[in-house]
Parts: sequence; C-alpha cells; structure tokens
Amino acid sequence: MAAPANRPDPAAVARPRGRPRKTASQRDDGNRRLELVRAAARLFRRKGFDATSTRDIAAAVGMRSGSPFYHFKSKGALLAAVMEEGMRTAMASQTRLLEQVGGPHAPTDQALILRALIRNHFDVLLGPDSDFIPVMLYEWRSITPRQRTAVRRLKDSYEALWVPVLTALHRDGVLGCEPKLARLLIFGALNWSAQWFDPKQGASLDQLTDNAMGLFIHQNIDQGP
Amino acid sequence: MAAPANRPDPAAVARPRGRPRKTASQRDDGNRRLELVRAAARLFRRKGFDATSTRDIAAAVGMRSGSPFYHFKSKGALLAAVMEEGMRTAMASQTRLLEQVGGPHAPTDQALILRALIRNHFDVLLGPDSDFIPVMLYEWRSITPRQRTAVRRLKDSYEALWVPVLTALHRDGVLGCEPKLARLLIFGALNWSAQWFDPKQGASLDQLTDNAMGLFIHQNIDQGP
DNA sequence: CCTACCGATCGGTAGG
DNA sequence: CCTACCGATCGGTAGG
Repeated sequence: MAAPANRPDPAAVARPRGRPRKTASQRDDGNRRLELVRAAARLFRRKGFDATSTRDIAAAVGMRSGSPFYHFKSKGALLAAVMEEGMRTAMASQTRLLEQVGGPHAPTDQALILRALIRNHFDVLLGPDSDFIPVMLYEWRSITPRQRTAVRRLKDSYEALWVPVLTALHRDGVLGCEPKLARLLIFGALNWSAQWFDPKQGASLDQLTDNAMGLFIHQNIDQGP
Repeated sequence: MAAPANRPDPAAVARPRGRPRKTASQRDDGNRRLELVRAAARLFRRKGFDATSTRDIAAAVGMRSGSPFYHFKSKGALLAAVMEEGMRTAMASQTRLLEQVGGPHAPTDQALILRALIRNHFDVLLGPDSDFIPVMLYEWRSITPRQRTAVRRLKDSYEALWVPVLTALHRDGVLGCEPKLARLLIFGALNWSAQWFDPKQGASLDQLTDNAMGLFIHQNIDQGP
C-alpha cells in the first residue's frame, strides 16, 4: 500500500529537493491545486470525508503525505474547496442556461423552463466530473459553521432561480404543491438520483428528465376552449 | 472531555469488579444491548459513523471504553444493528398499516392507500426515535458488502409494497411517471425531508403529506361522464 | 462489564 | 514540495 506499483517511488528518483524553480517543462502551481481538489472530490465521494486520509489524496496526485498542506491549510479547507468549486460550476452552467431560455425568443411556457433546469441539474449531478455536488450534499457535517454558511449561500442562490418558475406553475394549476415545499421535495427527488443512477444501464438523462417532469407537472391535455 | 460532569466517575465509586451477578435490582442484559443501539443511532446520525468513536457510544450509556465490545464484536456490527433495527420497525409499522387499509372495508381508491403509506413513512422518518432510517440511508459505505445485502433486502421489501399502488395509479393516469422510476424519485423526495424538516416550525406531518400527494398525484377534478 | 493496554493511523508541522 | 517527525485518537483485546 505504501508504494503502489503504478507510481514511481519518489525516494528512488533522486530529483532535486526543495522548492522547484519554475523551469519551462515544470507544471505550474494552479494546476496542482486543482488536481488536488479533483482527486479529493473523487475520494470524498467514494469513501466519505472521514474515511479519506490526506495521504490518500496526496498519493492520488503523486505527492508525499505532507504536501497537500502546502496548498491547503487543513483537510477541511480542501473539503470546502471541493464544495465551492462544485457549486460555482453548477451555478455557472445554470446561469448560462437561463440566459438562453430567457433570451429574445424566450418560451412563455414555464414548464419548458423547468424542464431545461431539471435537465441541466441532472447534467451537473450525473454527468462527467460529477463528484462535487454529491460531496456537497452529503458532507455538510464535516465543515465548520462558517464554511457551511458560505456553501449554503451558494446553494440557496442556485435553488432560488427555480422558485419563480415553480410559483408560476403552481399559479397555473399544473404544480400541485406550494412552491416552497415543492422546491425541497423536487430537489430531494432529483439529488437522490446520485445514489442510484447508473449511466451504463437504464435510462438516459433525457428519459430521466421526461419522467421527472411527468411526475411533478400535471399535464393539461385539454386544448383551449 | 474525559470525565463529563453529569456522569459519576466510575473509578471513584469502588463498585464490585468482574462480571456482575444478576441480583434483583440489576438491569438485565437485553436492555443494555438495546440502549447501545439507540445511543449509537443518535450519535451516528448527528456526527456520522466515522466521526463517532466507540468511546462516545460507551459514554452515552455510562459504560467504559471497552465494554461495547462485550455486546458487539465490532463497531461495524453496531452500525448494522442500527440499520436492521430501523428497517424492522419501519417494516412492522407499514405492514400493520396495510393490514388496516387492506381489511374488509378496504378503500378502492389507490390514492388513499398511497396517502397512508406516505404519512406512515413520514412518521417513521421524522417522528420520535427517528434516527435509525437516516443512518441507514446515509451510512451505506461503512458496512460490509455482506451486511449491505442484508439491509438492502429489508429496504427492498419495504419499498416493494409501494409498487402495486404506484402501478395502479400510473394505469389510472394520475401518476405521470413509470412506477419503477416513480418509486426512486418519490423516495428521494420523501427521504430528503430528514435533512430539512424541523418539527418545531413549519408544516405538520399531515400538511407535508398533503403537499407530497399534491406534487405526485395528478388530481382528477372531473367527475364522471 | 471494567482495567489496562497495544498497534495502527491520522492530521498536521518544522525546516529546508 | 519532500523529509522526518509528533501527539492524539481510535478500534479492539486479554484477563479477570
């Protein structure tokens, strides 16, 4: 376990010690930080925060045990970075989407907007590189109250964009639940899919979206008068 | 931290050592085991399995650090006991319910049965003594594959009783999602409430049930032809 | 069920 | 970013 076969033993390489000078072929700093966050996201999701050691994370990016602390002042700071990175990506993708559907040729049908939001959310949650949001959802306990506040703010602003859509649909009679509770129940339903969804079998994200819409939205089959 | 003020220091009591003889006033064995399971459920839920030490659990029932291992062969066995106890209770309560609504004066309306199932589920999940199911839902990773199989069997048989109801509602056109996916999405929505529900404010379990039904079931307002 | 204890692991740090 | 290390904690056990 101490020296996996697929990683060269750093002690045997006799590479120069100390802070590496930034010569041409050397990887740059920002990348290493992001590599750590990504590796941490994968491990935190698979094994949980407490069961993941900082040594695991270091090994995953080819560092020695103490080195992650050169980039992050604590294991908890690494977790917070995973959560914030995940929420920022999700938020960016959702904002981009809403600019499209809110554009000059905006659909008047709020159900179409909800559909796009759900589809985008499944993408963020189940698509490639999708360990960040599950970690945020299931590792609340392991960050400090201050960090919790910051992450919650991001999460709230992400979900807040759904509320006017839900409110309109409720007013139109196709959403049979008050918007505030609808938000909680719907996100519960969607987010839980991270536990059971298997991309290699079963439904596609489009089919998932169709079924979720069918479950939540009471389609009005009647045409006009 | 080593000796909380509200617990007498056992080293100072000079009580008799060794295996206690079962004199009249002594608590009996089975109770101690159940006390451990209950304390473990509460701690596992609040702090997570990994962040809870067996010493925490021992202290919560007034034992010394090594004593839980007299009742359980490992910390993992204690976790499995929590999950199984939770599922057994939930299953019993649900079976009792279905015998009532399936009795001689059974309602023909499947929506009424779903309503009863949801209401009972909220009770199991959010009522008093409700740490067991959340622990089962969020600590899968920490039990062995063998234990996972056992718990999953209990969980599947619990949820399986919902499927015929969902199938009938789907056939009747008031559930707009195929039953298999409906089960996953609905349980996701319901179970997530364990994360946000606050009994001291907001809705009652009845109101919660009403809103969930409104969200999932497309009420047919039309009367017959 | 307590006492006394062990080996392992872990987060984190000093110094370069 | 590595080396070498520390103090703390933890699950679990022997023996009574």
